[in-house]
Amino acid sequence: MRDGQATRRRIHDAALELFVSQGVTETSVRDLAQKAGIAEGTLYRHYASKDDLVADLFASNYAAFARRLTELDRPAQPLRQRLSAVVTEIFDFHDAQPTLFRFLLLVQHQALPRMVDGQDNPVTVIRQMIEQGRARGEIPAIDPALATAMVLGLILQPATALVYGALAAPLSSYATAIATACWRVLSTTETENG
Amino acid sequence: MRDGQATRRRIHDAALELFVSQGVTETSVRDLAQKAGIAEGTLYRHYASKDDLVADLFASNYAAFARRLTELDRPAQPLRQRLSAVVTEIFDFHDAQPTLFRFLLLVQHQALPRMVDGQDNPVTVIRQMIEQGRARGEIPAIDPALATAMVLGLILQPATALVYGALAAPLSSYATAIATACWRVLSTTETENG
Amino acid sequence: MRDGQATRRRIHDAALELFVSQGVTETSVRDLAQKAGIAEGTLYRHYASKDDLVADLFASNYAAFARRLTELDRPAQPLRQRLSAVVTEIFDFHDAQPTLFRFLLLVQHQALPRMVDGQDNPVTVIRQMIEQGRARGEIPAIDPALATAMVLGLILQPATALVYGALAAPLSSYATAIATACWRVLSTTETENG
Amino acid sequence: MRDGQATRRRIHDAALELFVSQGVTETSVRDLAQKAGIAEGTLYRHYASKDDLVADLFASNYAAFARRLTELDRPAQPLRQRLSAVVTEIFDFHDAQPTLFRFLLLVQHQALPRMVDGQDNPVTVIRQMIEQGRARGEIPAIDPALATAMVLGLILQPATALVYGALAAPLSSYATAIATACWRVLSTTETENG
DNA sequence: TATGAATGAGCCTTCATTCAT
DNA sequence: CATGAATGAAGGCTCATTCAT
Repeated sequence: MRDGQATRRRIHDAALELFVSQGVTETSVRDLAQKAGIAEGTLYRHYASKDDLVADLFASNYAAFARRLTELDRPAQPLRQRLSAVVTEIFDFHDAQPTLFRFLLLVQHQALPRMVDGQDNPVTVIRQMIEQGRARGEIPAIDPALATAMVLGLILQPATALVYGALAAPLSSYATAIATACWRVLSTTETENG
Repeated sequence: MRDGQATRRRIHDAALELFVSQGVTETSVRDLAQKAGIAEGTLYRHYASKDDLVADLFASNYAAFARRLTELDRPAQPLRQRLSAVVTEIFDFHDAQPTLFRFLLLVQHQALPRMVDGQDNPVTVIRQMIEQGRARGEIPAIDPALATAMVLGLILQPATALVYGALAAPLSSYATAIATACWRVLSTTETENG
Repeated sequence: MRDGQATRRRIHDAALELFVSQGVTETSVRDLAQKAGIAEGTLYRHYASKDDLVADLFASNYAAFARRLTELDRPAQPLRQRLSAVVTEIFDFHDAQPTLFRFLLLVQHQALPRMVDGQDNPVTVIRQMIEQGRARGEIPAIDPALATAMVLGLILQPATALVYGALAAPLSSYATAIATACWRVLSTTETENG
Repeated sequence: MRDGQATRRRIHDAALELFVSQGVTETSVRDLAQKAGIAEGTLYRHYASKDDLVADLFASNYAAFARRLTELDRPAQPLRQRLSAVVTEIFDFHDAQPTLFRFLLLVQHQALPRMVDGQDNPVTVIRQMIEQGRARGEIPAIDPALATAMVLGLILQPATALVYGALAAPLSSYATAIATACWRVLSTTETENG
């Protein structure tokens, strides 16, 4: 008998790897078992179903990541610093666990609607940060949803570019440039460019 | 007996709709046939396989879109205007054919590697635009790959936000704001913010 | 392409045969397909599931049999004749389609609760016959439920005995003896034997 | 560490309960272990296999019951009394251990063929009783196999009716009525009813 | 060209059984 | 003796694809 915890970790790792590289639906339980070095039936002693494996993988890691983001945030600081810290944290997370990062990105659209709409959501963290900055007058009036989307785009698209080889690793080497870009986008009203 | 061309169009439309709403793998040929109002076998009269349908759907539309982007671009104009035109064109395309737009976004990562790395690529169009602007001294020194990724993020993430209801349609109403943001990001070096 | 109706009949026949000889759960879809000379997937073009096959097999034949029993019954006749006719009909049915007969016997306990409690039920037919005979004073006072159970036992147990080789076929050769036994049981009160 | 004998009894009881309520094939070893409050592997410490459990459950109880029936029988008595005693014994057994009774009924068709065709068989006991009565001239000429089947039907069908709620418990309250019915069926030739 | 029944490989899952602890 | 994680064969079912009509 192998250590149960170790088996679970093997499944965890194999699943992230395969889900990211082939897609969730495209990865069969056979694939998973083979990669994890276990029998097919063994998976079901650790997860109720393949769907459950996906959901669990997402829920536990997504929430944990959001929590880290929240805990690290210092609301007392100026928005610019807070943005920098968030970008750095996200990029460090990416560089430390790129496969996990991509998995969360990959399944968030399918998995997110099923989760309770709680606080532990990275997107919400960013949006609230922006709204607070606006309330404090640190940035001019702006649609908070649009602002959030733009900041998110500035953060996530480089991560995607890295996957496809357009950008060189590590992602954290772009943190300063991107934090600056975020700040530029938020701190300037469009009208002043007319 | 239906007009062959019409049948093909029915398949085309049904496929986009289903692929976008359920995913490609998650959509069966049976689903496709039902939605298109044809028999399962009929699909194979028009496409060699389901994969071929996906590839054809992507290749024809992606290339056509890239071509429109290229043709519309006026290299003689200043970068800022060219960027605005591109953003407007992309957003207009999105608003005119949102399902097609989302399909291209959805499958580009799977389908792109299989295509010949030709010119007809929207991403390449944007990158070359940026490189030309840099060569002409319109913007400060910047990693063109990073710049491309950031501009892409500013354009695509709002489109995604709209899908999930975070942003109100039409996307084109955000064109000015986003074009401005792109320009801000490109026209400012990070060093000047130290 | 084989005639669809013929395929359905092949499945029907193979299913009865295997279900009766091995049991329903013990018969796999693979077994069914092999015996019917079709592919596994083909079964699902004719029945939604294995369960559906069982339910359909039961429902259609059980109701049809009950209807024949009902139609053949002549309420104007004396109970003794009616009983004889029922026994004869049941035994003729058994001899004509022994496998179907045994299948109905086999699954009735699982399948019956799921059916609407309508009129088309052989057991109900017999019970009502007995209750009418009692109401007309043809037989002495008796618990109708007990009487029905006893008559049923006299009819079905010989059928079972035949399956196990204890009794020689055809079952119809015992019709007179058993009809007589039914009548004896019904027409005599227990008190008169004290 | 539990007392081995007690564990065996727990398995025994859980198995009867589940086999009767869900069927043998439909009951998994996991179900068994859960209901018995033991680990799955523990079952194999007491029985070689699930099949062995079923066989053992049947063989020991079936033989024991047949033995009680045999021992209780008084061949010197008239058939009518002997029949009454058998019916009473069977019904008392049913009322005392209804689950066991139903289990024996349930699996007898599958289990019986595998047993050595010995003496310890309730059906054989009844048949020999009838054959002896006939040999002594207590009842008119009759096919002993048919007679056995009819008596069996009169006994078992009411038991079945009770399971499905058609008859009220206890079964022993019907013993006299059914013993009388058995006697009526055996003691009357069909010809006398012409 | 269009049809849809037929195919059989492959999917996810459950099962009886084994064995290291 | 008891445990329960691990096994892998087998189960029911779905799928993309073929082909006779």
